[in-house]
Amino acid sequence: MAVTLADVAARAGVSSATVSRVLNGNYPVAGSTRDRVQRAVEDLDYVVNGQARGLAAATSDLVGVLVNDVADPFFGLIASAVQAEISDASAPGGGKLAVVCNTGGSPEAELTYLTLLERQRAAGVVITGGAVEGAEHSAAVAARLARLAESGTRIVLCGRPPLEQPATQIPVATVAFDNRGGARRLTEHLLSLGHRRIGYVAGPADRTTTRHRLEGHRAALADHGLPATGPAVDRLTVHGSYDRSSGYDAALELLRREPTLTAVIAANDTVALGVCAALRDQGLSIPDDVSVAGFDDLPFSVDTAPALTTVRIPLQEAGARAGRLVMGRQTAPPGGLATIRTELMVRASTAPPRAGSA
Amino acid sequence: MAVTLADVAARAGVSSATVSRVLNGNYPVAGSTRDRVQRAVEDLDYVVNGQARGLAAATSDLVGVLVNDVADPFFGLIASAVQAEISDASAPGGGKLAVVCNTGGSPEAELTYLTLLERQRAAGVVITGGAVEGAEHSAAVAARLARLAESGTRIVLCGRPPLEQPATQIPVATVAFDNRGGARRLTEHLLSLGHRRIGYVAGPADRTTTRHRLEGHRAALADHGLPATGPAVDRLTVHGSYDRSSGYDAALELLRREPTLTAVIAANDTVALGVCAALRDQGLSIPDDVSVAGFDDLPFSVDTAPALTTVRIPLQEAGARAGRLVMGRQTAPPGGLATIRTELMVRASTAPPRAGSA
DNA sequence: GCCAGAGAAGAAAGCGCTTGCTATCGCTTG
DNA sequence: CAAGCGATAGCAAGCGCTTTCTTCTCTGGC
Repeated sequence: MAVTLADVAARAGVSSATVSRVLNGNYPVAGSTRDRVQRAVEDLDYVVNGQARGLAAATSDLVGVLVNDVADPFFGLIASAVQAEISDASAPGGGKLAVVCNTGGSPEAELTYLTLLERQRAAGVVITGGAVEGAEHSAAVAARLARLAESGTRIVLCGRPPLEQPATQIPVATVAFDNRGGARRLTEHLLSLGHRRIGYVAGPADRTTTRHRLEGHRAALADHGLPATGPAVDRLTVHGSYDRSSGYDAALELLRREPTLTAVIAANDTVALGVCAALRDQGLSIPDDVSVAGFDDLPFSVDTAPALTTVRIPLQEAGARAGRLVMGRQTAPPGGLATIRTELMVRASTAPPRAGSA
Repeated sequence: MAVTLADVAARAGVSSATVSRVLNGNYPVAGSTRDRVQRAVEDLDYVVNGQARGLAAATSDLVGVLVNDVADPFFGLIASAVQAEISDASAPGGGKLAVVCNTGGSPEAELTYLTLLERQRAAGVVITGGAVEGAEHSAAVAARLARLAESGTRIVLCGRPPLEQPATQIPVATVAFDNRGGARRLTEHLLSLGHRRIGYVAGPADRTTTRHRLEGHRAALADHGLPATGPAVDRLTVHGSYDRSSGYDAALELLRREPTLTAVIAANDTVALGVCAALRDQGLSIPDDVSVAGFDDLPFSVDTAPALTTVRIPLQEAGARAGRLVMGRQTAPPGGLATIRTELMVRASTAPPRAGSA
């Protein structure tokens, strides 16, 4: 059987209450006693029982991190930063463990995990990635979050828009990305290069992230006096999931619909990779025949050939901030919303369209 | 205050023992009673307290996953697969939570996390990535693992060599990668293309993975009657960390030492990316001037230009297997060691050396 | 020289759940 | 008809820790 507090107490010749106090350092204990207890702890290789402690003190060492997929560097980077922040034992309340939950973007999985985390009485929850749009789901999530918040779990949204109005009673801090602004600047970049027929490979249709990026794109089009709605622009928009093959397929589809397009914007860098592969397979050269741009600026984007023009989101920074917020180590800005700026990274995959094709 | 078992019991008009039994389904309960209890649970939105349950039943819903860095797709992919496997609620014992711990490759962090996991009485621990070589550290890890194993925590090593002899008493399942064989086949590939001056950018010097890959490489050299030890081959070997910039620097260093080299093997795909960038910056073309090969076959490797020749490790598969093992859903092979084969993926980044340079 | 009070340690009551054991009830058996 | 038994449900003892309330022991002040 494992060594218990009582064992340590017996060996040190004190009561278990005293051992507990030495361990937690939240109550005066005479120096000599403390030393004796500490020696006993070491001799016995004692490790506290986190469950028992949690039960008695109504605390927890767990912080949940909900992501669509840890294998995707986008989420991996955020998760990594959150993890680094909360596990830092030298910081107040530090030494927490990150429970990474892959939701796969499924609303049901999201709810299931929130329940599991509630069950563990998690100290905090960081929810990353765009939300699925839909009143029922939003309400269900809000309800769960309300329960969690009420039981003292700190909640942070990272890269997801804040909760909607009725739910705003819930104390939730949000670290949002400026997807709209980023997309807008990206499209402006292409427009200013002279592109007019720009394909857009969007993400899954029901995601907030997808919508925001698309809105930014269309806002830029409108600014330039181009049609931003209607069949003409719908024709140049294809939805898909956030993976490479989806980008590949979408590029072929766009090419079928509009063989003369001169640029393609992808939902994210991974999708852009697929787009590039498809274009190359069609004998088109990037950026001479078609410019391609991504989103996120994942680490590999600088190493593709040509290097990918994209919109940088400081994921690391955002994750670290979310981590600090969930630890209560930093207070949320007024309104609870911090928007992280995005930055256009112009690289070699975009260039002016061929003279003849404008 | 949160709803407790007693609240549910009161509402259903039964004792809390009965509620517990309904919830766990491990004891006969009359149908009518069960229904009544279930209704009460729903009415009250009851969620069990995992800590209390864990304490009373001496169980846990947590499985630790130690990785060097979740942000690295290599680990992200493994973690993702493990997570998927253990959280599957439909499988026996399923619905566990993955606690992802970033060790950053530091032995101390590794030990710290193992203690934290012991504290939580984790149901299992999956340790991924190569181990740091060194008797003291190995012993310390073995000691911790012994304690964990003794307290019923299932332990699985994934992509890490099995524990050494004295420690083999500890019941540990290992899912190892055939790094040696993979490296050997990769080098053979280059040799058979006609390369003779092959640079090798190795990983951190004290890692088992680094050593095994290097051994495979040198075994292939020896097979072809080339020197496999000594200053000549040491000159063509540079150590670095597992990141892109390290590959970049190493490539420059190799070029300085041996300007006429015709091929470079990198510690992994990420490093290979850096190598490619450095070569390109030096005005060298891949594979015409220099062939480059990586290791791991991460998803992006197929999208670099030229596509990277590399050694595929089925990380997903390995992670899933580790997940099943740690859940006790699959029994370890005799000897506790399963070796995952690696596969040479020949792509466009390797080609015969230029006629003149052989 | 005595009492108040600070300081340190202990006793014990939970925290919310599981589970071995006991109690009850309605039947089947000999 | 009594004993026996299977099927349910409840009692209560923990699981290992925290924390409130007490107790005990010195000091210092007058």
